[in-house]
Amino acid sequence: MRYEAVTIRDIAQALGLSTSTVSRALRDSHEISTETKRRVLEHARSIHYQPNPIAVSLRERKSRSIGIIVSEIANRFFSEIINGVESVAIDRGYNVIIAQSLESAERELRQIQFLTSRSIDGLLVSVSNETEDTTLFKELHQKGLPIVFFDRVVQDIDTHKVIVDNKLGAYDATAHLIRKGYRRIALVTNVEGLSITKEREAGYRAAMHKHGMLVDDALIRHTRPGGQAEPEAAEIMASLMELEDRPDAIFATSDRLTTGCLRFLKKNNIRIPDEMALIGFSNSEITELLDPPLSIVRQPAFEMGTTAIRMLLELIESKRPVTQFRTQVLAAEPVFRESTHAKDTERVRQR
Amino acid sequence: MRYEAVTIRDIAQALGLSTSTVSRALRDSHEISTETKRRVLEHARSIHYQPNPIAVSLRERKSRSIGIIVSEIANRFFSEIINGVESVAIDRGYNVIIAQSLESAERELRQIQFLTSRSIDGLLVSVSNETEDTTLFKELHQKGLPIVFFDRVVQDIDTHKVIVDNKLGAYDATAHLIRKGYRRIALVTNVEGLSITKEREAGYRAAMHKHGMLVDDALIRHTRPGGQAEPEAAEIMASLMELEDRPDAIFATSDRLTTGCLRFLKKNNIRIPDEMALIGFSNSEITELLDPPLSIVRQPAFEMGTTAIRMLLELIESKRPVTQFRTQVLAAEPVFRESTHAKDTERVRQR
DNA sequence: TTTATTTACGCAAACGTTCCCGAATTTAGC
DNA sequence: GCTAAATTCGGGAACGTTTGCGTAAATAAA
Repeated sequence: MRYEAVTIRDIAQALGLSTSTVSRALRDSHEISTETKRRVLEHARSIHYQPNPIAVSLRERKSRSIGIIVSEIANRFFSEIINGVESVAIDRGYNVIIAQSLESAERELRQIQFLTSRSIDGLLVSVSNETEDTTLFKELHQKGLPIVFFDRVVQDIDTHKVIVDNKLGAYDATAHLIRKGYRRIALVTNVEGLSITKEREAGYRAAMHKHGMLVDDALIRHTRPGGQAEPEAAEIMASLMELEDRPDAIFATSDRLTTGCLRFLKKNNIRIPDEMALIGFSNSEITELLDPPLSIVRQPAFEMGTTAIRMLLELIESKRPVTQFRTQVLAAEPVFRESTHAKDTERVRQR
Repeated sequence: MRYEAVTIRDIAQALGLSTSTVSRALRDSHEISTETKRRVLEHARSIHYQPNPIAVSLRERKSRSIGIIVSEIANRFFSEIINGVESVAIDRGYNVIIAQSLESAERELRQIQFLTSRSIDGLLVSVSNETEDTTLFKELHQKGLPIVFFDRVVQDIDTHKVIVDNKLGAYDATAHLIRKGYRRIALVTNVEGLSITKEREAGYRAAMHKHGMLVDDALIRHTRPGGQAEPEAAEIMASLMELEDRPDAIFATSDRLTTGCLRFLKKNNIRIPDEMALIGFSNSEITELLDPPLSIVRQPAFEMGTTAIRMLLELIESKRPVTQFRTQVLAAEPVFRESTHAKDTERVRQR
């Protein structure tokens, strides 16, 4: 802060010491007598001395700030993650600079460049659904910038990663639908290239196979790169409804897609779950208050944030270059509610 | 970034110039010949020169980063605000450091201290519902730190502020309930000391008076400082239900309170709006999908963020001390849906 | 031609720290 | 008693910029 005048030199002059002595005293160096330490500490406190972090950063060549880029802040899943990140960062004396890509590869690039130009010590990233070119990340990683990926990871960069068990989460959701009597289960999912998409689709397929059902590719729909999830979900739903052999259940694989599907169904007066069941990935805190209460698979977002930042700090504060990387997998938690209640026919059978 | 070695001196040496010349060339000073400027720019680009923002900050005595503190990031209202803030900040070359108070005065203090110790150029603040002591803000303000308050402002600090027209928003909501035939309207509102609380309560009272209704103070309930909104809303609701003369409508004045009330009503199978109407401040994007679709008053959060940061940058970048401050008032937008449909008796009358 | 002015650049200090060296003083070893 | 080692401190460079001031060369004015 520019109004803050008091420096280490002020202390030195006041006490008739040199700046180096004061600096050492403040840092509790062993080569300063306890007496001078006491005097320095006391005087520092009395004049409200605050070390200038910028000077320290320049000298130490690290900024004690990390960057995080997500697709969108105003999304409960990501804001919970940020929440987690921020909670441990502040305790460790780091501040976090947040950026959002808004699902635009170009904007992502600009934001990353901005972040790196601001001398961050490390980077937390969940890629946009539009990014195909990951060379920038690779370059940064090679140059030695600590990076950890979370949620949407890029496969071929070897660094720490933290994800949820997307395959299992998707498996659980799909298997649940099957158990409840649904047979034509549509998968409304993210952009094809995304890691989470592949994993969730794999879970869906595994559940179908496991239960002896064959997968109709006409029921698997991806959104377009860079697109807005909500309108795309509506588009997809509309086209699914035009199918001769309509699906009887929808499994949506993201927050926005889930609400997009729900919005479509309600707008078109399609009864849930009688005409169409619905389950989706979501971290909204009010899914149980929806009409009908929505079955979801919830991701441990806060925990994802804390583990991601811990991994990053581990990288940053390691004395020697880290070469052993790990991928931490968190469990997703399915919550079943009315939107996937047993099918009529099934309900009878289950009595 | 510590792996980034290329400095202004590298350019100077490569071209046989002094660092001052290079610096001036890069900043397009008039006292450098166009020829050397061209050479410098070209070479700088070729070796991917990136100015070190920390060195610049140290020299210029400003960090080009601003702090923002809100009660909670994972709250749509605030995340939209941050969204707005961040969108203009990045364009102006600033980065924003986010902190959350979690409605704790003590945590707020710590976070502010952390932010200011990180050499921020300015501060955006919406106070926690627990803060009574505002001396820290006053001190910072007096020392010359540019501050702008938004949403929850502190009245007796003279600086830029941006708020929504809380009184009118609350007036509209209350008047709407009255028009729809509700007579015993309870106000479930925030902590008493908060600016937004006072304003919203004033709007409620104004609407009641305007329509010739008298205000029953038993129906006006405040949450406790530092408390969790959701459980408190449930508590309040429970006590309201025990009243002999129950309310027939609820007006909740925050996101969390609104969903808290809704959750309570649903859990206790109280039909909305027949037994109890509900309207509340909310920025959730899925209130129309709730059961029943919820009447809300929505705040222009994104816009609030952009105007707040613009005001702050105005303060920061002003050459001379600003002494004329203004309070910008944005309009809240009421959206009426089924949760406040006309009362049975009224429905008949309205035919 | 001489003097004044402009142009184009370099030197060096400064921003607030940290830390490598060296040095003075005290303590320990014998 | 003297030397060796420890203790305690200061000088000053460095981190990467920006900028006030000085100055040589080029140009304009006389």
